[in-house]
Amino acid sequence: MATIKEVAEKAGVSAATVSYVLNDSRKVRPATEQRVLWAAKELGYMPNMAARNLAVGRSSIVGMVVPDIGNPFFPEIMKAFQEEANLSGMEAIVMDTNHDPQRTRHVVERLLGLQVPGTAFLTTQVDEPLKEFVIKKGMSAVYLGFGDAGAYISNVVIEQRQGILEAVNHLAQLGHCRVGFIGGPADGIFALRRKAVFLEGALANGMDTRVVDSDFTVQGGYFSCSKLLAGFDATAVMAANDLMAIGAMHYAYDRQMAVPAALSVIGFDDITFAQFTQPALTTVAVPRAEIGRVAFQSLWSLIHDSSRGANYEVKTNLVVRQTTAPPR
Amino acid sequence: MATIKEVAEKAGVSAATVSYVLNDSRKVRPATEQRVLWAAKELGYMPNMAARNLAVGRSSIVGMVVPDIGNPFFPEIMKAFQEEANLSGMEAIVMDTNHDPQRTRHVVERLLGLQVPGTAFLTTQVDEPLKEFVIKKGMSAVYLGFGDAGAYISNVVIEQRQGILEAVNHLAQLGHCRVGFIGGPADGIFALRRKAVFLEGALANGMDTRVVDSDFTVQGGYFSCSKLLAGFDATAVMAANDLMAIGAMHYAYDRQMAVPAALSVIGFDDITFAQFTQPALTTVAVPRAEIGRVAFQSLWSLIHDSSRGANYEVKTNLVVRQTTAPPR
DNA sequence: GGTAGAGTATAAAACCTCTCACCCAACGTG
DNA sequence: CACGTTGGGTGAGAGGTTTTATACTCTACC
Repeated sequence: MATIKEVAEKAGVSAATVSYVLNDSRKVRPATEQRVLWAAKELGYMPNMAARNLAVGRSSIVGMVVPDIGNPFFPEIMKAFQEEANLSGMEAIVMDTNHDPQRTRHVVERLLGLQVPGTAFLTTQVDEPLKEFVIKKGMSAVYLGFGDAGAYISNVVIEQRQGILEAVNHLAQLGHCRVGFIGGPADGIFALRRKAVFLEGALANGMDTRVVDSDFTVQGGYFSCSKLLAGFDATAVMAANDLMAIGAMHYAYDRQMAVPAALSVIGFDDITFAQFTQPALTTVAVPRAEIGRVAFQSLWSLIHDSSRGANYEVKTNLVVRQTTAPPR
Repeated sequence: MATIKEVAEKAGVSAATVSYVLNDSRKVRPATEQRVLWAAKELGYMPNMAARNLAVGRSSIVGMVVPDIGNPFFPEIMKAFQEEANLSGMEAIVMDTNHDPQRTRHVVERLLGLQVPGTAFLTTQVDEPLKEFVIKKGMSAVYLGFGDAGAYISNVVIEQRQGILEAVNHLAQLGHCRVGFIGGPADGIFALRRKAVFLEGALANGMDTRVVDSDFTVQGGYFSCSKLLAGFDATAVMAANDLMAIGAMHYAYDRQMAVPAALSVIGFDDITFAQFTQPALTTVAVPRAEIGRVAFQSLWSLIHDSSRGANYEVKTNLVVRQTTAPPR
């Protein structure tokens, strides 16, 4: 592999000059610049990132930590995040914690070893001590959640309210009065919020409700739906994520309850697959690509522009497909 | 961040010694070792990867390039690959080419800049010149495909034959005589192979067949299924991947053809979602986690053990769920 | 008692890039 | 004409780790 020195030699200049033109971190005479560029191309020169990172004291890689790569919620976020990073000349490395707080800590340490200047945490598995640790080590961070932006910390918060209220109102307009809700884990801050907003909306519409907490999986949705419907004659069910909504649809299918004729179903997230269920799932869309972009941009600005973090908000909205209809 | 020198000082030894104990690359007296370990822990020392990489001339990151992170085929592979890499003290960085050969080249160059010692190519977008380039730059590679293992090149090949033949025979046993096949893009080597094997199996079973090439998407499967069924009274359809099979199911649904009663459907890949369609999709499973593991291991052995590559084979098999039944 | 050799530890070079401090030439101004 | 300034370029140190060659300290044996 060609080094900067070889390029310098070929162009008849010093290594410093080559560095300056390649990063255009200083003015150089156009003629010189051309020679350098030519030499670099000729040699197929690629900067050695390890050396560069060592010199500048930080990596050009930013981190992203997710609880489970396999969860359909993340791919789009990852993709957008990466693209955005690449646009800024950086790389993104994503790490999977497997929902394990232990591994989360471990992952942070590895990221630190990599000298990443910042990372996006798309998991709620980050406890206070870990957050402390992160800031102490000088790593910028953006969290997916609500709250406390600060020095070297930003948040991208999902405004769930709007979408959920739209969903509830949609159900109300269709004429539903008894509607069930399948929530997420009782210790999940997102899940709790969704449930609360749902309840609020249902109350405002004078609906009769029943809630069952579950675990964000398809199987969980299935069983929770069965629990929900036992002795409660709901005409519609909303789930705190699409996976559980799909589970609910399965249950309805197995019980010969036509969706949406006998039971309306609404999900949350609008994962790619939501449009491919039969019938296609009505759900609250969260703008995942936007989350990815915003996450990177806020990270970037934390790293380069200002250490002062901010809260960024992304909106949700209902997308009506085919799993909702008036009750019989 | 603590450096190796600080650790050395605290432990009352030289930096070299610290390096030796941390990598146990040489014997040191147990007492010394203890002191070093203690000092390292005390200081929360993390090796600076940039410096290490610079010193050893290669990164501890391996690359993985995929055509589209969003494609449900990849997550499990990525996950297994990462886990395996972590087990060996390495990191994995995955890059998305967006199905663009241009970007594929670009991505390789970035990987080269990162000094990665090897990368796994899970895309068919790698043309000969690019392969040449990769080996010329001294980067080990493992490809997903069939063929030419060599110096610094391994392959993990998916033995598709078995699974597809099982699928066709399954259909034959159920009594199907007219079966359609929705293929992948006509220029895809995998797709071609799948089609060929299908045809071979169908012939062996004396089936009447009809084939339509498509594009591996749900929409493509939908339209191809409509084309397929126009004037050809198939009782079963096999698709070259699950996404298209799902598209076919949608078409059947829209046409009021019950699956599997009026039309049996078989997919290929066994993506996670295959078990969540209604009814659950019968499909040929390809062991994706195993692919990820094998890909990393072969890469590792290319990097550390021997430059001689090899071909690794993973098996496929039919998993029968609910979309197949005897024809009316 | 002297020396070979094993067992440990160290100093310093090397890896490649960035960037600060410095230098030189040419130009404009008083 | 002398001086200050600007534009354009260079030399060398710094960054943290690995690793080679070297040095030191015992022990054991002749």
